Amino acid sequence: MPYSSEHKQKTRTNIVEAARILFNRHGFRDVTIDMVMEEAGLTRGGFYNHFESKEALYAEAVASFLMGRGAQWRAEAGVDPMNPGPDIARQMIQAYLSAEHLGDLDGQCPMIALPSDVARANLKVQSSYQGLLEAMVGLFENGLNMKKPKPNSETRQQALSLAALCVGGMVLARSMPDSVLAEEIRLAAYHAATEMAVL
Amino acid sequence: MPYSSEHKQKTRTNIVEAARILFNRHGFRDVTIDMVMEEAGLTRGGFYNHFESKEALYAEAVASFLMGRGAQWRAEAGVDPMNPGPDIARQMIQAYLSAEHLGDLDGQCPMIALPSDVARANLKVQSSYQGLLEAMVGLFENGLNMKKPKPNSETRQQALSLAALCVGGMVLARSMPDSVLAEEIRLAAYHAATEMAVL
DNA sequence: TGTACATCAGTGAACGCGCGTTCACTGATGTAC
DNA sequence: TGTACATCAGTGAACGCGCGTTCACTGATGTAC
Repeated sequence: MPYSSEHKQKTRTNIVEAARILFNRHGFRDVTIDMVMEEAGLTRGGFYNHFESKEALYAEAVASFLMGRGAQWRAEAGVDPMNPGPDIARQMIQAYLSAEHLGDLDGQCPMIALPSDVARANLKVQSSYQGLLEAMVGLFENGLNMKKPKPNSETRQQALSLAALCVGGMVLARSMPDSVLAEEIRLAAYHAATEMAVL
Repeated sequence: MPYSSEHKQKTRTNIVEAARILFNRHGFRDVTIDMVMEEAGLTRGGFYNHFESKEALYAEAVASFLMGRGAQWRAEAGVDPMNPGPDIARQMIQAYLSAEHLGDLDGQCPMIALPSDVARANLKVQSSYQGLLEAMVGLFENGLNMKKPKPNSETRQQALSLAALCVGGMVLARSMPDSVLAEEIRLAAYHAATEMAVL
């Protein structure tokens, strides 16, 4: 077997990473396979050695966020069970609703970048997307419970609402042409979420 | 001038209405001008008698929501200054986060259907979209202030957070393949928003 | 150690289709006489 | 009142381009001897 055994795997990862960034920035339909392959330093034709279709790549790109920045966030938030920080939920909110995240078109969470795209995509894509939300909600549940134990159903409802508030605030801010209004939305959501997290 | 003077205007309105429904359901890129014109009972070629481009139509379709169901909601919510209902904000939340609205792919609010499309569209489209948010936030501000007067800045922040929560809850629910989870999100957002509106 | 070979990741031309947009034409309807 | 005319909303064929996907080929690299 020519080419070292990790070679193909590594190329594949490069393609997914390039795709994640491009999809985040431009959405599914406006990203071409040419663009992805060029960004990955390859040419068009090789694509189908790695993926069955453009939509299959899309699903992987969405899911890959959990491995990249998502993992970084989980680490920073101290989700490591050996070292549970006292303020996980609050830190998560702070990172998610930060000005930096709002401005990061490449690295942003796909839940912000792609919601309406995903709502119309196939099941595989939607499942990847659901995985992102479940990770976020799970993290909130952990954090909230650690801080102030409550009945599970109450914690869960609170976590789901927090997720809606975080994602909604960022989605709206992202779509406003008036950047002052965008910032106002972000800050309002940030304060409301912080308050919600201490209840 | 042949054709009665309202004739062209009426046709134009038909096209916008057909477009609003189709864009809501399928997004910008997946709707073709053929689809829109056929839905409006016309043929392809006439389109450019009415609109400069597909994107121009998109902007109008987004804005048209305010005239249609949006106006209906404002009316139902008693925004009429002659007859301000006591529970405007709560009624708005109830309608927006209802199971009915979640299931209404044609008639839903474009803020739910199109956020990531709009974030990448041209300025005209984004301005239409911003108009929707401003209408919603204004309605919340009115309602909250009527119920319990507060410093303006506080009311506004609360209204913006409510909008983020309503839109975020619906956007997330819409993208989940697991309908049980979707319903859980919608209900959590609904309860959180209702609580937030009485604070 | 060196050489022939086999494999398969990657290349780039080509295919086929769809869609936004243009354009010459049609025909319904209001107006002038 | 009726007829010829002018206007312009609507038609449908055609253009040009882009993109997802396919395919025959290339050439880098690991293996067998």
